[in-house]
Formats: sequence, structure tokens, C-alpha cells
Amino acid sequence: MELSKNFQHSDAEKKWYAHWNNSGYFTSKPDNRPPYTIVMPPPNVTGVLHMGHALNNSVQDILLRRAKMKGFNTLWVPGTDHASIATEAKVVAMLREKGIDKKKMPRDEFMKYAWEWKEKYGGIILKQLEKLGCSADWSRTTFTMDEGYYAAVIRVFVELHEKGLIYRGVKMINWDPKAKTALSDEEVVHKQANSKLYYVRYKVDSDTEEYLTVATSRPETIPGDTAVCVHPDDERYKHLVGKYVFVPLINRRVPIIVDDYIDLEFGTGALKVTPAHDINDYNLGLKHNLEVIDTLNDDGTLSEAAQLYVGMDRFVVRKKIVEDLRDAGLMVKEEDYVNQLGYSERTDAVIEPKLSMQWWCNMQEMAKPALDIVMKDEVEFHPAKFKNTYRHWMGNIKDWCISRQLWWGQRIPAWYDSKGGLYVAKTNEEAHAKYKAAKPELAATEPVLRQDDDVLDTWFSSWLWPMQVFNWNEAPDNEELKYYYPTSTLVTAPEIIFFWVARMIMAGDTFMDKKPFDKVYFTGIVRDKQGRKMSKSLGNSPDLLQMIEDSGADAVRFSVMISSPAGNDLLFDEGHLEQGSFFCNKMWNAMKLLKGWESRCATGMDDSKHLFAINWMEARLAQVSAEVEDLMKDFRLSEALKTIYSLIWNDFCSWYLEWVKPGMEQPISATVYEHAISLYERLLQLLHPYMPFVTEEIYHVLRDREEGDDLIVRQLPDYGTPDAAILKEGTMLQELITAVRDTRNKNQLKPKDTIKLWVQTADKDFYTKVQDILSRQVNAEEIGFVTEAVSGAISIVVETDKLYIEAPEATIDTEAQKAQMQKDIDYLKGFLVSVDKKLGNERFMANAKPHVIEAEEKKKSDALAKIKTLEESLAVLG
RNA sequence: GGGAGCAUAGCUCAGCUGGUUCAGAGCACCUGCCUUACAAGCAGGGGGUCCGCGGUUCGAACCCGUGUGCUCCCA
Repeated sequence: MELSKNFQHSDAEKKWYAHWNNSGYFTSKPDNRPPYTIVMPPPNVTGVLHMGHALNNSVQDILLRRAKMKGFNTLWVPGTDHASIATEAKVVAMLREKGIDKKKMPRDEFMKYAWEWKEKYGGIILKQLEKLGCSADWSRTTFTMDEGYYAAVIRVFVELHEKGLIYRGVKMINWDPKAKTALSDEEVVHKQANSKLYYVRYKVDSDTEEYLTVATSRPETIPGDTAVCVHPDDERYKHLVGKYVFVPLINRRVPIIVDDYIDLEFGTGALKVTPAHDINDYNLGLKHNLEVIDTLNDDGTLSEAAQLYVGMDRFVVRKKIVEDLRDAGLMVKEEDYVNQLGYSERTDAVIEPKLSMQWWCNMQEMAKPALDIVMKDEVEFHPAKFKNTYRHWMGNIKDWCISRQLWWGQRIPAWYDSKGGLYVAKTNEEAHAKYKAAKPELAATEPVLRQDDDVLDTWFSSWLWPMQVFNWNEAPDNEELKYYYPTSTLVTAPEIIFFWVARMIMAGDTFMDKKPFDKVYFTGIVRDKQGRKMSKSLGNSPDLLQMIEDSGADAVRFSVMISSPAGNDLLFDEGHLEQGSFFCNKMWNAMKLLKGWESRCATGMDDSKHLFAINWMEARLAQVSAEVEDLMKDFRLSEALKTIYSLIWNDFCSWYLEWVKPGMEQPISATVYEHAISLYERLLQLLHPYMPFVTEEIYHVLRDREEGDDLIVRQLPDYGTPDAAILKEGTMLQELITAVRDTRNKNQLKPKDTIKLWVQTADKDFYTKVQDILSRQVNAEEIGFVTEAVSGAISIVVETDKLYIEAPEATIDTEAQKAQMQKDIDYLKGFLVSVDKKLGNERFMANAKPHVIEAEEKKKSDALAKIKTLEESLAVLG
């Protein structure tokens, strides 16, 4: 077979993904092996693969694939989230393009369109995850609005309502005027905004022409003012307390009240109070029994209650009212002002605080045990710093606004009769039965109840995810739930710690009395080179599918993993993508080199000169395997990948392969060849979880494999403790080679110029062992031992061995050699002084641990020996 | 306003409980090589007052305090 020049990722990706999937490697059924389970954070059905998904899902796939290789029964459950606000917005927009208005459509019809949309576009992101190589069990794909899932959500609502934890009430909520729905606190994003602070005069109700000036950033809410408030200690306004002012333009007479909530320094120290449109004003209103005048409609226009500007948008009104106040001579001044504004996470509309009747879930009771679970590490957070964030939120948890004024989602299972009676039940029938039992007379004349129009917050379904993907609602005792739950590791972004992680822990504890997962690994946030968060709105997220197509899934996985330490943000750098694809190419070429030797295999050859290389590489593999195991335990995935990368590129390709490489056109011992293949396939195995396609492809090109012999399922062996002696000798050999090559370079020797190498050493055995390698690596035609300096040769020192390089082509610069040696001696002497200082320090000798003292003593003897060697060499040079 | 975190080579980051010759990697840079696996490569090299200041310690990139700059989360 003719091997291509470079690794061809597209073909390999298609071929191997289909093969793995068709071989059933992604599916799982309970058996007697220990399970390793991950539930995928369900992306929004509206979602398109972005960098965050790539990072998150690469991490999950790596953990899964590695666990599979270690004998676990692995399961990765995929799915999508119905994402009520985002999806409904998409469907409404799609309808608008067709000239259809959602408002003129019955609910059923809208839902039909929404489901059609979901069926058509809803699976795109999962297909994209396949391209990335995700080894999820697609037969278990779950959607948060599946029939069974829907029922679970309804059941949870009803049960919590029965416990009194879910209730209906009027409170201040975050209103999204664009989506026309309430939002939870978590769905509001606070951003800095450049605003203006307007100083407006309010006429005091007295005989004099006195005015009170207030500062406000929201003059459009003036029609909703029902008081002006000042601080009780404020001398400026003491005489006005108890009096009234007239609200500008509409001339409503409102009281001047006092409260120590007021900040004396801010503005004029006088605050206009608009209880309907500000949470703080609302609380003031409750305290002082103020009237609440809601001057806004659901779409952000002013309502009849405002009296003025009715039907105009709030931001238009802001401009208009400023002009009108100026004209009326009531505007004192305007100044620039930077403040924090709340925006809707989904629609980016400026949030309007608004009093509204909504459904609420009391979180206090559920939060307490959920807090303990994390504080006691029953659920481990990685990195642990997020425990603080979690504790802070759980300690100050507020009731959760769970109703949304949308249609796409689980409809709230509450029904009303005409007299305001409320019936919460799992089904329409049950609700009506309750109604008939409670109010038989009314039910006789008005038999049909009206169901609540609202749906539940998306997160009110997501929090059941780890339970319900295993069918908790229908069969709480089922085998799968018992086997796979609690799941092993949740991989997610820190930004949804409250939205989702905390609530899953609460749900698991409340409904199953079990935590949902053992560990949570928080990935970083993906940022662009300027440090900005990658987001659709900024348009700074690269096109992942294009990247996969151009560079390959393995290179993409490499690039996102190589620089993403746990919990630290990842600055995405295109350079890493290049590094990843170069790495694929390097591995491909190493394979080509090995395959090229296949036909040159010969039996009965003397292998002894290759033993050193083989044993050393085996030891390195064992050493790195152990390192990777430790790193993976701590979720240090990027470190693990770096370590393996370096093992393959440097140790295997740059050293080992060169060491066992046969001469031009020379045969290679069959056993040496076999060993090289065996080593390479085990290296590929170590790398496979990170870069699955290229490793599987090369694994299969290396040898013909039997059916079922695939890297993805090959089990990782335990290589035991590496041979420390040979590792040390390997390092020495590398130092020797580098030192001689450096000398060759410095003396302008061409690669083809041969040298003779004379060694003065106490360890001849070592040189005998590596003589063959050394001579080839430094292009020495002869290596021999001497007991004294060789005249006319270049002299260097490695460790405590003296080397003499005889090179006829070189112009020998004795002064340069001497200078170099003198420099080394000076350095070592300086070093020796500091070591001596330590060893001569009584307090150091008394306090330092024995092994530290031992190390210092060894440093001293090594340095002394090396100085001696260098001085001898220097003396010979004259 | 409350909380979390960061500051190490030109860039992006490692450096795990303070002690293996006052720091490692990749990219970038310099020198030399088209050596039939790989120029998407090979060999070699240079480059750091570990943010400033103070402290603890026999010993600090690492611990403590403080200042400066930056990021994120929550209100």
C-alpha cells in the first residue's frame, strides 16, 4: 500500500467514527464491571457548536475513553435542552419571516410549528459533536421535552407544591420586554453602561416657590413616582420632611419621607421613589406603605397609568421626557454617569424590574443539605476554589422565579376556576376531579377550568437531568438508575454553577436522596487572543466545523486541550491548532519510517547493541504512564497531554527511533523491529483519549488487526516501576550527544565530516553499551578510551568524563575552549560557595530535613569532582 | 459594596506540601543543515531583578502583609 505523504484526517475521521459507532463501542448496558458515567450538559436545541462546547466535550470524551481503556463500563449520555426562551425566539422569528404573527395564533398551532422547527434543526449540534469524535451513546439521546421527561418535570412541580415549596405570588421580578417574560435572577447579566444622571426639580407643596431636586438615571419612570425620600440626618431637607411635592409634568402630590437607606453622597441626597420599577424602591414602598403605580406595559411601552407618553417605548420616552422637563424649566443639570445595568441573558434587552404575579420555588430547605454535600466533599469540586463561590450563593439563596410567559416548555400544571380557585395536579383530569370535589356547585355550572398559560423555566427541567435520563420518574427502582447513578463526573463551565450544578445537587438530594455525581470538573471559559469571552454576539468564535474540516478533529482537540488547565480560562490561539496538526503529521511519518523497515527484517541478528535503546524507551514509557495517571487523577489534562506529546516527539521520534534506525539499505533485526512496533502502539494508546482518530488510524496501519482489535477498547497495562538506572544512563547519553554536536557546530564541522572520539572515564561499561548509538549520533568513525589528554583534539567535559574530539576538518580554537572551561569553573566555584555556606550554617544543619542535607552534600562532591576534571583539562590545554 | 482569582522568557502558559546546580514547555527569534519518515522537518543556541516594597525562615517564584495593574462572579 502506498502511504500518503501526510496524515489525511478527513477519511480517517469518517471511517473510524463509523466503525466505533457500528461496533457498539459507544453503547453501554449494566454488567459486572464498575461503571463510569457522564451525563453530557445538554446543549440548547438552537445551539451551534462553539469553542466552549469543543472544550467541554473534548474533556468528557478524554475522561470517558481513558476510563474505557482502564476497564470501566463507560457510558456518556447525550441530549439537548429545549431552551424555552431561545427556542421560542427562533420560532417566532422564523414565523415572522413567513409573515405569520405569533400573537394571532392559537397555542396548539404555535407548538406544532415549534416541534417542526425542533425536528428539523434540533439535532444539528449533536451531529457536530460526532465530528469532534465524541464517544457518546447516541441510542440514549434525551430531550428535555420528551414525553417521559415532561412528565417528570410536572411531577416534581406538583410534589414541591404539595410540600408548600412552590407557591404563587406577586413580587418584584426581572422582566424581559423583548421576550415578554419574567426571568430568574441568574438569567440577568449585569453590564457596565454609560448613562446620564438627570437632576430634576420637584415643586414643594407650600406657599413659597420652593423646589426639591432629585437625581435619576431613569426619568421615564417619573410618572410612577409615589414619594421622594431623604435621609433623616440630612440638614438640607429637615424642614421638608412631612411635606409633599408634586411629581413633574403629571403633578401628582406625593409625600416626602425619610429613611436611612438613602445615600447622603449620591446625587442630591434626595431619591425619587418608584415602587413599581425598582427593587429598592419597592422595598421602601413596602416599608412606608406607598402606592404602587405600574407605568409600563409588557413590551416596554408606557401604560395608561403613566398618563403621559402612553404607548411609547421606554427609551423613546426617556428622550422625550428630558426635553419636556427642560422646556418646563424643571431640568437642573445632566451629567455623565457610569452604572450597572441588567440585561437579559438570552435577548440582551435591558431588564425592567417589575411587580408581577409569578410562580416561585422556595430554595431554603433544599439548599441546606446540598451545601453540606459539597462542603464535605461528597461531591468533589475541581478546582476546589469553586466551593467558596458555591457556599456564598447557597448561603444567600433566594426564592426561584420558575414561571415564564412563553409557550415552548412544560406548561405549568395549575388550573383556575372563575372564582380564583387554584388546582395543581399532574393532569387535566385530576385537576378537574379536585375542582368537582372542592366546589361541586360551581363545577356543575362552569365545568371547564382554565389552565395557567405559563411554562416553567428551562432550568426547572435541567435540574433533573442526571436522574431522568435514566427514567427516574417512571421506574425509580430500575436497574440502570441503580447502576449508573450517581454518575461519575460532571464536566461543565463555572458560569452555570448556580443555574445548574447547585440545582442538580438539590434535586438529586430531594428526590432520590442521593447526590447526582461524585465529582465536578469545571473547565475554563474560552477567550479570544484579546482575552474576550468567545460569544456569538461578539462574533469572535472561530468556525469550529471549518476548523475540523481544515485541520482535523484531533488537531482541534489538541489545540483546545493543550492550554486549558482546570478552572483556568483558555486563550484560544491558532498557533496551537498548527501545533496539533504538525503533531499528527509527525506521528504519521514515524509510522512511515517503521513501515519502511518491515521489508528489511532479518532473523538471527545480534540484538545486543539495541538493548540499551529498547530498555531505555520501555523505562520512559513506564515513567510517563505513571506521571499521566497522577495528572489525570487531579484533572490536569493539559499537563498530561503535554507530557505524552513530548514522550512521542522527543523521546520516541528524536531519540529512540534514531538509536535503533538501521543504516542505509541495511537489514533490521526482526525482534528489534517488533519491539519498535510494540512500543509505538503503546504510545499511541496512551495518547488515544486525547487524539482518537490519528492514533486509531496509525494503530491499524502498523499491523493487520483481527476483528475487534481496536485501540479504543485496548486495555491499558500497568507498566510498573521504571528502571531508574537506565533512565539516568539515557540522560547521560543524551548529554554526551548534545555536547559533542554542540562542539561540532561551534567548530563549523559539516554533518558529513566524521570525527574520532576519545573518552577518559571511570565507567567504561557504560560507553561500551552505548558505543554504537553514540558513534552514529555524533558521526564518529571511531570511539576509544584513553587515560590522558589527546593532543591536537578538541577537549570537552561532560559530567566528570573528559572527551577528546579529533576532527581534521576543524580549525581548533584553543582559546575558545579554555574560555568555556574557565567560565564553567567560575560558575561551579560560585555555586560551591553557596553550598558551603549552607553546609557551614549550624541552623541549616539543625533544621533541614536529612534528605535535603544529603542532597547538598552530593551537590558539593559533584561540583568538586567536576571542577577537578575541568581544571585538569584546562591545565593540559596550557 | 461583597467574594474569587491572576501578575514568571517577545507571546501563551507550566512550576503539585518552601530545599535535585537562583526556573520549564510550545510558539516566536538566531546559527547551520533540502542527512531518502517528516523543511508541517533535523541539529544547535540566545533570551527571565519570577509585578514593586516589606516580613517570616537556615533557605522564598512558592508562605504572610502591603501597594500597583488586570480578570471573573455576586449584589
